[in-house]
Amino acid sequence: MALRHAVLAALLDGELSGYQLTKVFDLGVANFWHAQPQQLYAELTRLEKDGLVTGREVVQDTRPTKRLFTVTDAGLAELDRFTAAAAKPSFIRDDLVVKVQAADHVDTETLIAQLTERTAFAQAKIDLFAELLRGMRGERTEEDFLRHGERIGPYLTCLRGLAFERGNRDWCESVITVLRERQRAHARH
Amino acid sequence: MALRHAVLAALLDGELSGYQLTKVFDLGVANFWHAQPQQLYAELTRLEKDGLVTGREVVQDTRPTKRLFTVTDAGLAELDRFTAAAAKPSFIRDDLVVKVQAADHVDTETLIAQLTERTAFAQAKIDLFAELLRGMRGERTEEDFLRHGERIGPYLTCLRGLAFERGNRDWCESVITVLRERQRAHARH
DNA sequence: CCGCTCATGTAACAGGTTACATGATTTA
DNA sequence: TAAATCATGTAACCTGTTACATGAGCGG
Repeated sequence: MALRHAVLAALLDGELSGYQLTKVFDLGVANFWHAQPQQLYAELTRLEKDGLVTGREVVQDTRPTKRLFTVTDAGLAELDRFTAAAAKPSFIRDDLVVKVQAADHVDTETLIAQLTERTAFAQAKIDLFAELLRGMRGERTEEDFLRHGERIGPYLTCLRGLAFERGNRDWCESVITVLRERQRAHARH
Repeated sequence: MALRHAVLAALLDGELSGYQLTKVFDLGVANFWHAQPQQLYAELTRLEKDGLVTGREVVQDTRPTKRLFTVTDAGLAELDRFTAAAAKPSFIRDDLVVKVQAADHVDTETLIAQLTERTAFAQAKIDLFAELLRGMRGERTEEDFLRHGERIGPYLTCLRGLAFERGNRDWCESVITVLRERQRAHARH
């Protein structure tokens, strides 16, 4: 049950509303976890019930009233317990990889189209992550920031996200190259 | 519902029993998907009911009777349909990354211990994947195998698995370095 | 005036994990 | 003789996704 811990970790940087959380965990941004809005609202309710976060209502004149959540001491203790517990190993679970596994039995053009799409998606995330990193370290060099910065957790996870998407992009590109070369070799017969 | 397609893709290389499938999708090996034995037995039953695979009983004198499954033409058609459909983007969903996100608020030694463990796990998978790749390409060079090999799907997915685990290992090592450096910097005050 | 953003949920369903269950044979 | 491997499942539970629902203000 790591979603709750992901939520706690996300709230460490300051109080957020459910809606703001959905942005952090959104498809396009998520650098360390991903979740549907519905999951987050439900989880926040549960976390508050369990006393791991507290919410305070903020009435806005122009926007609907929202509730901002903060991690409690009990929440921090729970994060500590979570950190000490054994982490489950992580696995690739990706439709696209399944498709490539079947590469020799499915239509090559279709597969290349999928790989091309994924390449673009990965590149977009690479650009986004690079920008986020620049924003976090500000004027400092990466080395300086990581040595003396006050809050480096999000920076480190963003680095993982960046490397992951680079891995996706590079792999997709090399698979496309291989498939194209085989196409040409096959056409010569 | 990609588990069924992962199973179909795994059966492309020849008929397998449920038990053999559990080995392919096992914790230690899984280079393109991961699943519990229970999921696989259930999925095979469903796939057979839907006519996407056929099973044949093989009575063994020394071992219990097993059922070997093969992909049917309907199964191949289903794989084609799956390949043409839009793939869901893949995300990192990893306990360890959540822990690093909270790095500034949890015990550093505990975190380093977790990262060290993961480094070793990743290295073990790197070695395993490298060996699997060597086995698949045999005497040929990688370039030659990818150009002229008969079945390259599993090789390509294994390459992705390898790159992923290298990413894990390198990231863990660099995070450990950063945390240690900050520890020393902090100790000087 | 249409679509987007802010803001929060419920309900049904699909997918994945854990626990429980059985039973034979081979290897250390 | 104890553990590992072969071989297959059921049942309960937890997690995650999709669909549906509401309602106000802002920008083009």
